[in-house]
Amino acid sequence: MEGSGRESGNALLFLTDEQLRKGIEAMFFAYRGFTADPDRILADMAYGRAHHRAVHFIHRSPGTTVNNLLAILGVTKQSLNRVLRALVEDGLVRSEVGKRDKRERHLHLTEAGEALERQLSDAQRDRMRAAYRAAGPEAVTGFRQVLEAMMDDEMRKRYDALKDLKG
Amino acid sequence: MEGSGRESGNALLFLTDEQLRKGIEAMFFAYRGFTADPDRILADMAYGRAHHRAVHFIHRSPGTTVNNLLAILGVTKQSLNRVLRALVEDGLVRSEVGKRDKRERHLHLTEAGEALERQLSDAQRDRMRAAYRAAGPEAVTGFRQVLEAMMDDEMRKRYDALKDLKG
DNA sequence: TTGGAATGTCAACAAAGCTGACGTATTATG
DNA sequence: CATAATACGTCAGCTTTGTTGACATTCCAA
Repeated sequence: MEGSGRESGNALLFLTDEQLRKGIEAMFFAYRGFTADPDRILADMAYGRAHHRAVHFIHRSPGTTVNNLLAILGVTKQSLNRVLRALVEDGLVRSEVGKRDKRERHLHLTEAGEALERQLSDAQRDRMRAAYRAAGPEAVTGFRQVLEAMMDDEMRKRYDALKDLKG
Repeated sequence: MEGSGRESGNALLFLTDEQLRKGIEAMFFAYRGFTADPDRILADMAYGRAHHRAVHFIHRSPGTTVNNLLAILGVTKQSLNRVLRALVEDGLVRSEVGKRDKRERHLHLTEAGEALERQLSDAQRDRMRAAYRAAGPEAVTGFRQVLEAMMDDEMRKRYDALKDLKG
């Protein structure tokens, strides 16, 4: 932008409003791409993005409780319950009463659930892989740094907690 | 997965399924942060994220037509119309008949509309700025590269078209 | 034994997307 | 000039995914 003249010559050119706006728009358009492939797959079934998220995080943390999942997804239990009920009824998710605390329900994917998870995350990973490959390893590091800095503290906690599981 | 050993030792460590999964989760949690501040502001009004997007892109491309906005946002005209009608009724957006082609409506923000846009994008930019500052200029370059590589071709066209306006 | 936590469920509602159908200007085209 | 296509608006109805509020059940722990 010609308006970069306002900041040109100093080392903070990447913090101009123009640069920030571009980042905002990049985020908007990229997120659409990010969800596009799973959305296409899910459209054929009776499922939506909410089911994808549940399946993803149950796969990620097998045996997680409903409450834990609630916190990660940031929705109400009523909203999640509707999704989980459908997944359990359709035999994609297994909900078993906790052994130590029988009030808790521990969630696992069934074989069918794992198959759906694989189908969805394969599609999403393919795009991510292509983007990573196109941008290169240094760009990927930067990408992750900015995203992590963009999270709320609460979300970063969830994100880090997940990272510690297997990462 | 412990299987990161599968790729360890070569230069493509950033393309392991683990790395990709982390990227996917980072994207998920970061997008929540990305929208959190405007959402909080909008919650007090009778508006939602859809109104924010409309206001953003009208501000970005003053005089844009309904059809153009439709293509950028990727929603149906019925869906956008509901949003635009509210914004026009509330005096935030001005819709004027085209001079060359009288079928078209050219959209502009009113003073009040600009004020709202500023309020929303200030909040969003503050977070983006903090993230950029924390991550540094090189990370920002990588961030943008990965995001752009993640877009659909169609979206990248829209994104680039916007970039050309003032960029 | 009693209070609170975890869970499930019912009802009602809202935001924001969708399809399909139709109307009305206006412009483009054969 | 007649007709087709375009741009826009609108009505009706539906879906997904979120929200509150209320209430029941189960069960751990003090």
